[in-house]
Amino acid sequence: MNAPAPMIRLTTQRQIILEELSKVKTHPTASELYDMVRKRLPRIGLGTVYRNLELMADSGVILKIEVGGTQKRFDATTDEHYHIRCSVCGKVDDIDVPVVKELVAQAAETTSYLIMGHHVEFTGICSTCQQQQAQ
Amino acid sequence: MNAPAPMIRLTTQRQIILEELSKVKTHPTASELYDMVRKRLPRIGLGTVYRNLELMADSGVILKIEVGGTQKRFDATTDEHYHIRCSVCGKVDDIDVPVVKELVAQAAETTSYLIMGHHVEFTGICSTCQQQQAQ
DNA sequence: TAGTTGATGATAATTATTATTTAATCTTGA
DNA sequence: TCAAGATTAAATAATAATTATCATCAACTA
Repeated sequence: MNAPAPMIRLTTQRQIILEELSKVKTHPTASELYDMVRKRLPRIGLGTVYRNLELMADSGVILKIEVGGTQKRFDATTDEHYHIRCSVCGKVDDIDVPVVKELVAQAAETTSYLIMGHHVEFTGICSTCQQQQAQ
Repeated sequence: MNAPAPMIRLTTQRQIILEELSKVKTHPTASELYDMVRKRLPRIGLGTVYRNLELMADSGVILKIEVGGTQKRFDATTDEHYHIRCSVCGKVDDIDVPVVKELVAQAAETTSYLIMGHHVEFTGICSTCQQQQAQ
């Protein structure tokens, strides 16, 4: 007797949420994603977006990135990489800086925490906001 | 004619908020700090704590650390250093890992953002939570 | 000392998220 | 195919964290 596999159904809503998230290189918040998905599924509820993002993050299909700013953001790419956040508009992008694996080892030496991982977040001003400030 | 210096008054509330924040090595949230400050100033308002933390962070007296987790946290130490957050209880501590200055240079090469800084956040389980889980 | 400005405390409003409820949809076995 | 049961969705309510508003009070200035 196997534990009754909880078996997650691939519903239209889930499929489209995942598709829309995979489309973009930035990392939308739940409500940004809600706006994107609504263009294809106008009757979807915001709760559905939240619930399914949370579900997919728990099962490892997507990444929940809790970086600076007040809102959680989501990422369809799950390999380890770093992010940069615009301090003006709050947008979050991937940044192509090699992951520094040694950091975790270094940290382990100086702390009583059991280390699970690390994340680097750069802050800066994106090109759009730079142009707007230059005016 | 100098621009009229906005002159920030050092009120009792501000003084005590800063004192309490400086006392601890962890990085309290606004409402944790509110509880601490209330022991000395029982009639202080939560809004005052929020307002002044924000003010002091803007003027560089303290550091606002917006890392993972839902709440903002504050730090009386403003020199550059990294943090570790317990994924069980949410507590945030300093961690004594040397700052990797090269990261900013590396990032600058691969992005169109104007880079302002970076921050490393480790996640792990603090010793208290480790013991509780072991039971 | 009167008037102006800035700060506080109380409270209301907002924002982001999570939980609950009800209804719809899918799955499976008779 | 149909009914029973499970899963999901949408709508809505509830909660948590933060920010805004505002009447009042205190501090500084002319």
